[in-house]
Amino acid sequence: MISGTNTSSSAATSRKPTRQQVAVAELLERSDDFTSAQTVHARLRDAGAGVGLATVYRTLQSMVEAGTVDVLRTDDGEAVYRACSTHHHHHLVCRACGRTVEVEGPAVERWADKVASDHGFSGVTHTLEIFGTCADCTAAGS
Amino acid sequence: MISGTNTSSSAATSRKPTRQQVAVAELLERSDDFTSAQTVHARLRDAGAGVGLATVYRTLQSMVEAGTVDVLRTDDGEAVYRACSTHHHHHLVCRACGRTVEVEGPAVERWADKVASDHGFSGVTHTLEIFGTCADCTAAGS
DNA sequence: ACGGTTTTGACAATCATTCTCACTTTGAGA
DNA sequence: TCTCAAAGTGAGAATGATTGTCAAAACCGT
Repeated sequence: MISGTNTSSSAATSRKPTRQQVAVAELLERSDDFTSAQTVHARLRDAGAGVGLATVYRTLQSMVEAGTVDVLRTDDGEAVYRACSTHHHHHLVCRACGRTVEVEGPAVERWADKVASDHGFSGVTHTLEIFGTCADCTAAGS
Repeated sequence: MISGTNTSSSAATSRKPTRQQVAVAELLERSDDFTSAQTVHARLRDAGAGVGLATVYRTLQSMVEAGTVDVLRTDDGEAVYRACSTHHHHHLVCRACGRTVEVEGPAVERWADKVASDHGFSGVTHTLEIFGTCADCTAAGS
């Protein structure tokens, strides 16, 4: 219940990345905000170079495992992905336009680890996302 | 994209709570860890007092809106609920047994608000969950 | 008891995600 | 270059949580 550890495998492990994997990776590089698998699939199809939906999911999963993209869940449970710098960080996401800012908080990391170990927990990880409305969207009214 | 604000309605607003609503609420009170809607439904059925699945979902939703229960998503996107104290807090969840500890971190709250406003964001909210393996489960090996 | 409103619940409909499996691509060796 | 096996792909089926539908049931004030 409530996983957190994964053990599987597949693509992006070694070998030469396929055309499809490159397409997905590049599309994510070009996007500034979190994108759902469905959207990635649609965009690629519209862009001509179609990639199977199953492949999009598989590729996205292995990229997450490889740590090259971050994943988080929208409030309605859909998974959204985004290419990220590799070091540990968190996200500040605009509720209205989806714009994302990466933020760091060493103090928070330490706090989380401390709280967990104080309670006897080990192998600690955490998720932290901050939501709000960015200046532009506030200005643009709504 | 990526919601955060909700506007709907239904049950638990005023009126006298129905038998079904009470059943769901009590079951959650009795559970120590996060429970999925499906599980709540199954437990109630097994306990004799069956409650329709749709009703379980509806009740759970209004309880979330009313702030009497917390909701979060497991890694596979399933929503899980838990009766909680009303003040703002976060969760420390055992990956293995699902045991949950409520924790507070005023400093984190302040940090989140500051980071957000530094970037011009308003109407800030945040989610923070800490996962780990509790002492018992570590001892029990696995 | 009566008409109106709210809630319920069985079941159908959605929709993201995963599974299946036949087909294609790739890489290493002959 | 030819051949074979492993890896990857993709169309469509299958899954499973969640939501929508709508007639029947419970409730309320009169």
